[in-house]
Amino acid sequence: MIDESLPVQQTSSLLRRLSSLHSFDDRDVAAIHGLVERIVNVQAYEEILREGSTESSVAVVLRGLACRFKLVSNGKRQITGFAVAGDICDFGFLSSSGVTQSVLALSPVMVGLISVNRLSAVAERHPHLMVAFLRAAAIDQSLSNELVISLGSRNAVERVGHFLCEMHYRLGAVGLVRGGREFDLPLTQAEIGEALGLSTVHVNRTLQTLRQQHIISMRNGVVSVLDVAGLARLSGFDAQYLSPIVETPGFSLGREAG
Amino acid sequence: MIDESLPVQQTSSLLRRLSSLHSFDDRDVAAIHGLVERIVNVQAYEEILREGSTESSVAVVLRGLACRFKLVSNGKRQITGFAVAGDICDFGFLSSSGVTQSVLALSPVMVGLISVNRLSAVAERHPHLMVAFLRAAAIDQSLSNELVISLGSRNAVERVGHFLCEMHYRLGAVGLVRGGREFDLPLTQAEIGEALGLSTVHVNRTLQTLRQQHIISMRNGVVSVLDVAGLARLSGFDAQYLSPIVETPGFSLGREAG
DNA sequence: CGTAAAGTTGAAACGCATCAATGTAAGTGG
DNA sequence: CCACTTACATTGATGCGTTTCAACTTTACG
Repeated sequence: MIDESLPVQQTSSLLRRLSSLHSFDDRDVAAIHGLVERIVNVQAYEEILREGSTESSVAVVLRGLACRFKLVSNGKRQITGFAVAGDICDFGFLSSSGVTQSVLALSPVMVGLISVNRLSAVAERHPHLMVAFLRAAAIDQSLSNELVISLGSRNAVERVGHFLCEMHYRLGAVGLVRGGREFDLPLTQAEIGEALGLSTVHVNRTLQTLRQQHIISMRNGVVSVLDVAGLARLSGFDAQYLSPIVETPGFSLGREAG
Repeated sequence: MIDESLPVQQTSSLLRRLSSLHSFDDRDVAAIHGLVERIVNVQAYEEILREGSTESSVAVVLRGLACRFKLVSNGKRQITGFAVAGDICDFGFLSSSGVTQSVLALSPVMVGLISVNRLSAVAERHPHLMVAFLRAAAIDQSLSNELVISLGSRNAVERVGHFLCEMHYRLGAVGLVRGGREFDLPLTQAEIGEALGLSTVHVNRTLQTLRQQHIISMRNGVVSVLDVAGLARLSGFDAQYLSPIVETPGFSLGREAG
């Protein structure tokens, strides 16, 4: 890792993401701008967090793509999730437990570091922010569940299609989709396979199928979804799990509710 | 659902579970005892929570076995996790979002209901309790991740073996394993298949394999793990993801840290 | 240009799904 | 108490989706 100068306005993706989870007043927004204390630029294939480490900072992806993974005893590596701009790498800090998975940069990644102490202090004075973080954690859980569904109940075409829909949606939420269809996805087919439980060869063939049907195009790490509705239909994608659901007469952590 | 008389000392599994996540003083314990306001007995195959509902109560399994699941567009049903005695059915309440999955009783289940308002009030005065709940949520996340790993990277024998190891461990943690090896698991082979992404027939053959090797026995919903170490080895089971890891200089939500 | 990394293709094998039948045990009603 | 029913477990045959292996092609890049 290479240390950088202090935060510029590079934390906008964090603000954008949190804003999609809760509405904030000006003081909240100011607090969010001050959250990131340090920015670190990580090269592709460098580790951002290592399993078991007891970090005292929360890592946020500000730019680039990262993944969580775990090495399995049979020698394979399973990718359990991705973090795009605006995403927290690991929510372990919420329960003051250590990091349970390693996080790897898949492209050059700009990481924002927030000290845990600082964050708890700020969250104390800004309950809205706390709610937004908890919602982000809840969505993280939903992402895992949806991956379980893919791996357990969907075939290769559905898995790949669903994955692309999800990325399309998530990147769109932070303004990284051009013209409503095109976005960068710096992943090799092997890496897609490690996430979706498919061999590299089969990912390749599956992508070809989707291309032949003019549903997507994908070259050089650039995906273009030619038929958004078609892709969603064919993969059973329903974005609901990605957005905070209806407000409930809610649970509150400080002085007020969501 | 059939409403029951007020809580007896049937909430002990909840206390037992939370105690494994954080140490409590007497006042905390008293608070935990007063947490469950209502007990409801649910028959096997009745729904405990329905997807999309905006419950104002948190549901805890006090006795029996339940599962979370989602219906997939291709007609299948994917079980995404199980809740045993002491487990919270759904952590959606933490982010004041609705319930994102349905929860189904797989055996007669005694459900404890805690009103969300009550819980936030109690958590406010008992930060230890809050930490324990957040840790339970973190373990819930770990369970999902481990299921992703099973579905993505393990073959049938490993999946079933790993699943049995996990249940053995989780039930052991709340005192439901007899003689260190035997426990009730009121699941059909079809249901195991729905959780592990295998057909019923293949679950059957996989269990036979494990029986032939004298690693387990399983009849009438009673599992006996004859070779605990062997089962863990063969399935790559490592209990770490089930227990709160090292304390970190932690994140605090109220006045003090973990 | 030359080399390495990623993508593509074909052939063969395998794990697991599917279908369909049979077995077994535990109710249920006459 | 026995015939009937229902739910679940078991078994065999067959086929598909996916993996594996190995070669080959293309692209990126110094």
